Amino acid sequence: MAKKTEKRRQFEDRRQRRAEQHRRQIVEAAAQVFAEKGYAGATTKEIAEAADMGESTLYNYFGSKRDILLAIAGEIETLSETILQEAGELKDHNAIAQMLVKAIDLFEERMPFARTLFTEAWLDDTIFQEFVVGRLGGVHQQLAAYIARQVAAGVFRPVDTALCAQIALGMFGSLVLPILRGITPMPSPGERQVLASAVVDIFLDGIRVREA
Amino acid sequence: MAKKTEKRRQFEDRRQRRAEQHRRQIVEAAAQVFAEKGYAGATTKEIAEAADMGESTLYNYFGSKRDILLAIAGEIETLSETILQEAGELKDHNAIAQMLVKAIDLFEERMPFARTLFTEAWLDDTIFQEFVVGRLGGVHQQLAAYIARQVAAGVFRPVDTALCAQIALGMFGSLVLPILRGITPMPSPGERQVLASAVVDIFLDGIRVREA
Amino acid sequence: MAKKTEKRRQFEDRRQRRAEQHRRQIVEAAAQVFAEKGYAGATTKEIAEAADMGESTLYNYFGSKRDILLAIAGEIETLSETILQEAGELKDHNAIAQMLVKAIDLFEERMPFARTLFTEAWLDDTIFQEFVVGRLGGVHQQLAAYIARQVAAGVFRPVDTALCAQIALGMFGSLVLPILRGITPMPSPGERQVLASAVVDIFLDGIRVREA
Amino acid sequence: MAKKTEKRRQFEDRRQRRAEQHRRQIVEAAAQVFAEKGYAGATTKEIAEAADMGESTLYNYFGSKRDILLAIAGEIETLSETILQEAGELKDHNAIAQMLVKAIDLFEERMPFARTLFTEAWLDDTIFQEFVVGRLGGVHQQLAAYIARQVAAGVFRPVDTALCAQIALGMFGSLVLPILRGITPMPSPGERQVLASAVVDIFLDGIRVREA
DNA sequence: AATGAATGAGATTTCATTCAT
DNA sequence: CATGAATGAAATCTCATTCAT
Repeated sequence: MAKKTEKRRQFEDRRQRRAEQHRRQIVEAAAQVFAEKGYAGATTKEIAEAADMGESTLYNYFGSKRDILLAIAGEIETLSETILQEAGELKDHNAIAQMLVKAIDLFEERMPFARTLFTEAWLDDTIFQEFVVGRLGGVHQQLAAYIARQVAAGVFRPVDTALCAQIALGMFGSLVLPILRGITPMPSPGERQVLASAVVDIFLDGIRVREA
Repeated sequence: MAKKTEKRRQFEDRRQRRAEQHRRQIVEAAAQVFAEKGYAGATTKEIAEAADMGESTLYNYFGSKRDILLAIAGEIETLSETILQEAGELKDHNAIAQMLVKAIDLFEERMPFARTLFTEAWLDDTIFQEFVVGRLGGVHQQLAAYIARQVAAGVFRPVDTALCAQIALGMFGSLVLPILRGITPMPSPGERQVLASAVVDIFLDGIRVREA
Repeated sequence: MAKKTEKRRQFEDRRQRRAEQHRRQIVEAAAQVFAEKGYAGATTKEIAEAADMGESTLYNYFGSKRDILLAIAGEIETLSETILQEAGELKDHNAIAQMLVKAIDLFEERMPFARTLFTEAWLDDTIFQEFVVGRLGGVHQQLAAYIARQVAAGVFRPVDTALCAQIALGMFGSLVLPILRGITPMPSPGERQVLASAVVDIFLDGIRVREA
Repeated sequence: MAKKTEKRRQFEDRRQRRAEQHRRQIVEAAAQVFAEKGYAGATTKEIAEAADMGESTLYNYFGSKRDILLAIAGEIETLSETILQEAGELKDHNAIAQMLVKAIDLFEERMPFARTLFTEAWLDDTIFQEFVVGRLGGVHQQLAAYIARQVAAGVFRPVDTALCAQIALGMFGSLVLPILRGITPMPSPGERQVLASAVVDIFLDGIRVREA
């Protein structure tokens, strides 16, 4: 009897693992398709084909096409949380640049997810509120707080910290968006260093020559 | 006989004016709808309703839904061209800030067009190539050229001019995108000055306190 | 100009008549199909075929399959209202029988509607409440009131008037339902007289021989 | 060896009992669900849930959804047969009323079965022929025969016996259908007596006051 | 025997586009 | 030129049934 139970448990485990794997397969495939055509422009047929399963099988794992989108949106959590954790101290130029590089890495790693999210957050208020404001908002706040601390410490000039954080995000966006959109080819690790460095450089010291 | 021709010409003129007016009505309405729901998510019915005409009437002016989108995309010409013309000399901080303010004004003025374009260029390669690369690319080049000149003149530090122009666009984007998306309420003229000034300030001198 | 307006009006009139005609065509066809297969068992494809039009055309006239069912249900109004109007005085045996005959006629005339309604009211609470209780309930009340008056007048024995009306409806049902279901072939006018007479006879005097 | 066979037989017995029990569970659950939503409107999923087993398990006991319906239909046998057996002599008013009460009891007991059958027989010809005509037809015939005997005995007036039996069934229906449909709450045993009595009363003596 | 998962067939509904007036 | 109506094609989703374990 114990043996039987044992077998049964193994069996159920395997089944569950396979189910989980299929879920991932769907989410991954959908992210790919949504990234290319957008949510409204993508069809469940395409998603099913990309996930290599029957169209109706999707509905064993998700209640609707929209639920798949939301599952994708959920994955962004990892992204922003990881960035925030990495953000640790940010003591000097170099530390900040390293964080940027890691952020770029993360975006690359979850590229179709990120691309889908950016597209749909642009149109869909639920996604925008729940995921972009909720997640990216955290990054913005942390950034603003960091700037405020530096201002207090006399390291940064007195500035509108929120606006400044916003601008910093825009600078980061100027690096990442062309990659997401596929304009710029994926930069090599070395190139990422250069990109990040340049951004930090301008952010900290500006482009103008200092007058002596 | 001449009289008749004259009448005919007047008649045709009026007709043509009316036709042109209807085209605008459609494009304007479609921009509005596309901005809200995206191209794929919008229906011709909605466009027709927004343009206050029958659905099938659209097809007297445009061959397909997509043609309407392309017509919208065409309007971006005005935008980028106007910006480029405004861009004149850009001698000092203030001149640059003025240009930014004007650019924000332009975006506001053509808001639904700009929002639609940003959304669809993100997905649609034709639009991206033809309109964004074609038009916005001009701005980027002009910007890079300007930076290069300033570097040559010893005003700006020696930098990767293309990357620097890209970053500058990102900074501008950080101002404009939240407005387009409707996150930030439309800033008043005074606020635009402040925003533009802050961006130029950071771009030129950075955020860091200069050590004496 | 007046002429033009005139023409236009004729045109619109014709159009509207055709639209109304198509609506009827759909409702009629749907009643037929629903009567045969029931609402859930019928498909919009079948309805469209029976109405001799494209499946999607249905949706120019009704928002959903269910809306068609409700439109059918709405038609029952005529039925019950007409019966109530006919019900006038009901002085004697003969008058009552005449009313029954007319009711049978009405059911025959709107056969698929009635059949559909009976089927769906049996399952669907909305239809049951709104149409059967609402309409047929009126008939029941009127009947009960009539019986009460006759009891007061000493013509009928003292009975539970509501129950009695219910039983009377059941007796009528025993005539009509087999016809609706298609068990009994449609009775000829002469047969209807006989049927109605028999029912009234039993209702008034019972089946038992009167003991002198 | 004999022992082994013995054990085996016990084992198989138990198995068979369990199987039979599962069959009942399914039929019972399906009757419940069909009664509420109708055959076409019910899903195998709902049936399985109501029967507290996996959807696919149903197919170990029945070849198809329709087979379950037919099994339900088969149960009506019991119903009509029991009624016929009860019907015995029917000597007087009271005996007839007692039979009606028992019939109501039976319908109540097998309510979901009866409700399902009435609904589907209305649409499905197989069920109608095989079960309603076959079973209920027997009741009708027996009833007609009884009436014929009473007419011959001079107890009942000379009437169309078939039509009279049909009307009698309609009267019974007027009691039972509202209960099946859930309009009237289930009547208490005492109320059933009253209902049955009233029906028999009208059937035998009519509603009209006898003129002396 | 029991069941979670897979799926083909098909249902309802939507929508861009065409047609007839 | 304007438009109500018609519709083919396709999209999302459902469901009875089969399969693999």
